[in-house]
Amino acid sequence: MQHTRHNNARKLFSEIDLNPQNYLIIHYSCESFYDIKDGHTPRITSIAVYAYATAQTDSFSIHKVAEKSHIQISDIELHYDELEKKMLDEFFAYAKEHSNFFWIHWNMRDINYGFKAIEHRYSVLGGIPYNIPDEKKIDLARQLINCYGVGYAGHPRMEKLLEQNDIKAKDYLNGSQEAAAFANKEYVKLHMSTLRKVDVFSNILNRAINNTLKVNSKWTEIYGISIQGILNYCKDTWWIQILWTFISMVIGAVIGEFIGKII
DNA sequence: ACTTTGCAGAATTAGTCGCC
DNA sequence: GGCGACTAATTCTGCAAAGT
Repeated sequence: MQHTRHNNARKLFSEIDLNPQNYLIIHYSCESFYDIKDGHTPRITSIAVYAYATAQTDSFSIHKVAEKSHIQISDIELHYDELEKKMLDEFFAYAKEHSNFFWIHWNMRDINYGFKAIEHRYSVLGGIPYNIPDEKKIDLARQLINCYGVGYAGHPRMEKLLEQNDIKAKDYLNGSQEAAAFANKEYVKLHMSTLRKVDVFSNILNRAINNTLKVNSKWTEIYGISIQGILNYCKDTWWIQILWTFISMVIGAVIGEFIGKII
């Protein structure tokens, strides 16, 4: 039922609002999924982790590792395995340290793109990944669907949502642009985009929590067509509350008058 | 008494949609 | 475009009521 999905999502949002220090937002960038000829899984170029409470962002990226190892950006390709491994070493150490946090992500759910893909990449490079338990993962894209219904934004949802809400995301690249940036070895650009995305996710989450996110859904799509849904809608809508208070007063007065006449 | 019709619900198939 | 998860659409199934 839509109203239970909606309620659960709202419950989660207020939980995040109450304990922001328990939540991290993660996103990452990688090589294109389909430009790969030899069948290897897409290389990971950067990962960003944003602490929701403080907005402090930790990031792991191929070019930063290269810089530390005194490797030129133009030579990254030659040392890719080694650099990617080092970056993921850092990331998984970080993940282990933050094992009691909840990880908010955007559609990072399968072997193609997601935690599983990062873990897989790390194993390929000879690492032993730390598995973040599934119950610690929160898919924001899905939670927004639960909260507002499937039609809350056009496709692709993130981009449309930014347009709808007048969020100007500097340095934001969409998927294919990121893929192109990888091909052109523009790792810094990729990293900036990834950093921007976690920032944007936080912004959107914040608006969802405050109920100020602009969405396309009608109230029936948000609350669901059911008695419970309608009741919830009324409960959450200030003017219905005021109207209801007013009507109650009038009814009360009329009944009072009526009883007064009888007695 | 047997066949046809209608229809709801189940089951299967087809289509769509993210993430880069 | 790959992969997996959903959803929408279509077909199938089973059963009761109506028709012959």
